Parts: sequence; structure tokens; C-alpha cells
Amino acid sequence: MFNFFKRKVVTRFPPSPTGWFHIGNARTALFNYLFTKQNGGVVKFRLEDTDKERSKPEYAQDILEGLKWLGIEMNYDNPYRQSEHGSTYQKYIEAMLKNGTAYVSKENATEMGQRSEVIRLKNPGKKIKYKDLIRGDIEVDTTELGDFIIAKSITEPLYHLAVVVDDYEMGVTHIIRGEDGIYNTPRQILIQEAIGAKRPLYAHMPFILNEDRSKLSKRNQGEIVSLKYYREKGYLPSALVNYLAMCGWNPGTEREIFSMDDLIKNFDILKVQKSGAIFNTEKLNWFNREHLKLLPESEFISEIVKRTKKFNPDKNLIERLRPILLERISKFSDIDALIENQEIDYFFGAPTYEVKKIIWKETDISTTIAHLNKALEKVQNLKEYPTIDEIKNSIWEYATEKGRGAVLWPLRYSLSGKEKSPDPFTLIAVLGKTESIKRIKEAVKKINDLPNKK
RNA sequence: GGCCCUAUCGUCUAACGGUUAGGACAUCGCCUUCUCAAGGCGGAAAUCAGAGUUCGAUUCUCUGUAGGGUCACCA
Repeated sequence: MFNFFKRKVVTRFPPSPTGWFHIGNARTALFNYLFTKQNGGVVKFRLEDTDKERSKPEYAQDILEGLKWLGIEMNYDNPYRQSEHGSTYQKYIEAMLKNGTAYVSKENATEMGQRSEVIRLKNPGKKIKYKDLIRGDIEVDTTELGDFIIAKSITEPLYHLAVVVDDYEMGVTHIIRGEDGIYNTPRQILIQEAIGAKRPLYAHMPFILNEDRSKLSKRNQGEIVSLKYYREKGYLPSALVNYLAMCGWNPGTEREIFSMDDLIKNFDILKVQKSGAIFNTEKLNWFNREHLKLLPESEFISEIVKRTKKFNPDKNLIERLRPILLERISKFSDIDALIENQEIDYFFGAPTYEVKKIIWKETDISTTIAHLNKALEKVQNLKEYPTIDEIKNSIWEYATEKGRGAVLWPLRYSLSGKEKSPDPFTLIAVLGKTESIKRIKEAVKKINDLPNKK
């Protein structure tokens, strides 16, 4: 619908591999992808790797992996590398020199590395008006830009020239980038006109911001700006995609949960927000939980298996544990935290605890033993893996009659050894009849062994 | 400082110029409950300020204020 060129939509994602994949860049890539995909086009991946000092292969790798992880399709296998197109730039520079849109200029080299001769654009000094899909029409007077430098020499193009040549060579029709690109646009349009390139359509997206509304940057927030961090924390790519999309865009309805396909269908670049959005981890966690609920059981399970390896648990136990974990985590690394804090270790082995804590605060030893034995009897009448309801039905009446705290607390405590845990019915359902009986018997024995027994 | 952009609950945001300014996250309260988690229900919470246009302004205009961005022989 925005295909003013009456040809296939081509967008590009051109990171420079000088740092870990930035979350803001990830969103830019995503918006490019959503827009392009819904218009049946392609996003082309370009590595702006001409900065030899700062570019590193591991960064390029990180960006590629991040993109794949998010499910954003691009030409991963044959990226366009700026470093491989030296002769192309040279060709354009020569042409510009020849037709007079650029010229060699003598300079006073005052600083280290400065040349005494550079190539400048012959700036016609006019007003440029361009269309921005997000911000509307923008008009800039380019006179103040002067005859800016486009190359250090015939073989050393500068950023703006390289970008314009690349975009042209790659057939880019739409440029969707961060709002800092706004200041680059007039220069780039001037260069386009000089080399006779068609002008693409622009869309400048607002930034993702820090808590203090400054541009989200490594300096201020450390690792939380890199996609890598979220991958390592065990966030779901679908959740990140969903959150990132809602950060600056919304469908205009109250719906919030979207898959990538839903986003491609519903995304509307004209509805992208003009102002920046603060990155909110709480909300991301909520999105992740919602996506966790949608995750196929098998995937959730294999993640639990991975993270509980040290207990070497039975596969069936993991399956029974899954709903409990789902209730308690917002991201997979929370499982590690639960283990670390010894909040779920009793699922994998007999609990250790302070024996006198088995006794409900309002009762005594003999009552506790009586209740435990009664509960034991009830459990013994169940099958090995009863449902939670079956367990509850068998014990509930007795517990209500004798006092739920008096019955259920000792039962739960003897199963988990924790003051805080899921309810005893759930515990029995997960542990199974045999293990539960063992733990209840053990608890009774321990109480009996208590000194000062009345 | 010049130039540019932006401005609705704490946060993300919705609202043909007419709405009790809506939703979500977070927060608070209640319910559920042996404890925790989850869940259910409910509350508090916003149009930056001042003019103007209009019968009527969150919405249009101007000014101010605040915040951000940007001013390379980096990308």
C-alpha cells in the first residue's frame, strides 16, 4: 500500500558490528520486518563493517543469531558487506567528480589523520521536502550543511555516501530507522540526487528510552540493553517480539497478545508512536508469562529438564511439576532462582526441616500425630498418582472437621519441609502416593523422637 | 548554544472537536486459603502551563515550560 515505486518492497537492516545486538536495534529490525513482510517484500541485511577498529566478528555473529532467534527472516547467508564494495563506491565517486556534483577540495589539515585533500559534495543549497511515514512531511533547508565531505579520497567513502550507494545498489525502497536518522536524511537525499538515485520513502521511529527518558544506551543501563541478556535470562523470543512491537505501536484495540504472524497482519506503520517509550521490564515479564502459557508443554518441559539436571529427575515428575512452575515464574531463569533459593528442592528429594515446625501453632504433638496418621490412612487408599481433586476430596472433610490448619499444615510441612509451598494436595499429586507416604511416616517418626514429649 | 523532535494515570497507550477521559503493566484493598503462588473482584491514579479559535478543546493555532535528539575527515 505504500509501494510508491510499483515494485517489490525492499527494506534493509544495516547494523555496524561494533557492539552486542542492541534491543533498540532489534526493534528497528522487527518493524522493518513487519512492514516488509505484510507488503510481500524482503528485508536485506547489510553489515556496515568499514570501521576496522571497532568491528568484531563476534558482534556480527551476535546480531545474526539474535535476528534468527527472534524469527526475523533476512538474507543471513549472504549479507551485503560494506567492506566488500570498495570499487562500487569508487565508481560513484568518480562519476560524481566527473559530472561536477562533487569536487576535490584542498584542506587545512589541523588534526591527526586529517587529509590535505578530500572530496566534497557540491551542495546546491536548496530546501528539501520529504515524506516520513511516521512523522509526516518534513522540510529542511540544506544550505547550512554546506559542501560536506563525502569521501576522504576516491577509495575512502564516508558514511553518508556509502549508505546512499548501498541503498541504491540494493534497490531499497523504504528506509525504516531510528529517529536519529532524521538528521542524516537531508544529506543523503542530496547525495541521492547527485548520483541519480530514486528517493526511497522514509520512516523514522522513536527511541526506546531509559527510566530517565534518555536514549537507551549501554552506558546507562549496562547489560539490559542487549538482546543477548534476554536470551540468556530465558525469555521467549515470541514475548520479546510482542513486547517490542507494542513499544511504540498498538493496534488501536485492547488486544495485546500477538504472535509474529498476528503482528504481520495487524501492524500499521502509520500508527507508530512519535514519542519515545521507556523500556519496562515489568511489562516484558508479563508478556513473557502470557507467552509461557501459550508455549507447547513439551518445550516447557525440556526447559525444566535442562535446568533441573543436577537433581536428575524422572521425566514424569517434571511433567507433574510443570503447572506449578508455570504459576511461579515469568521467565526460565526464575527456575534457577527457585532452585538456588531452595524453594523447590523438596520435589527432588526428601526435605530437611526443623521437626517442631511440623506442629500447627494451635495444637500439640499428639494431635499432630493423630492428624498425620489419619491423613496417611487417607492417602494410602488412593492410587499412585491421583488428581489433585481426588486427594482433596479424600482429606478435605476430615480437615474441615478437625481444623484445616491443624491437619493441613503438618501434612504440607512434612511433605515439603517449608513454611511456604504449594498446598498439600498438589504436593501429593506431584510426589505420588509412595513418596508422600514415606514423608508422612518420616515426619511422624521424627515427632515421636522429639525430646520432652508430653 | 544553534537546529530538530516530542508532550494523556508511575509506565506502555486509547479516545470523527462533544466520553463519567477507556485498557494493560505496576501499585493498593477485598475474596479464595493451612502457608506461598496463581486466580477472581474492586480502588487510587493522567490530558505540562497560559492564551487564542469554537456553543464546546485531550484533540486545532500560538507562546512558554520540560524532556530528548543532533550538530565529524565515526558509523
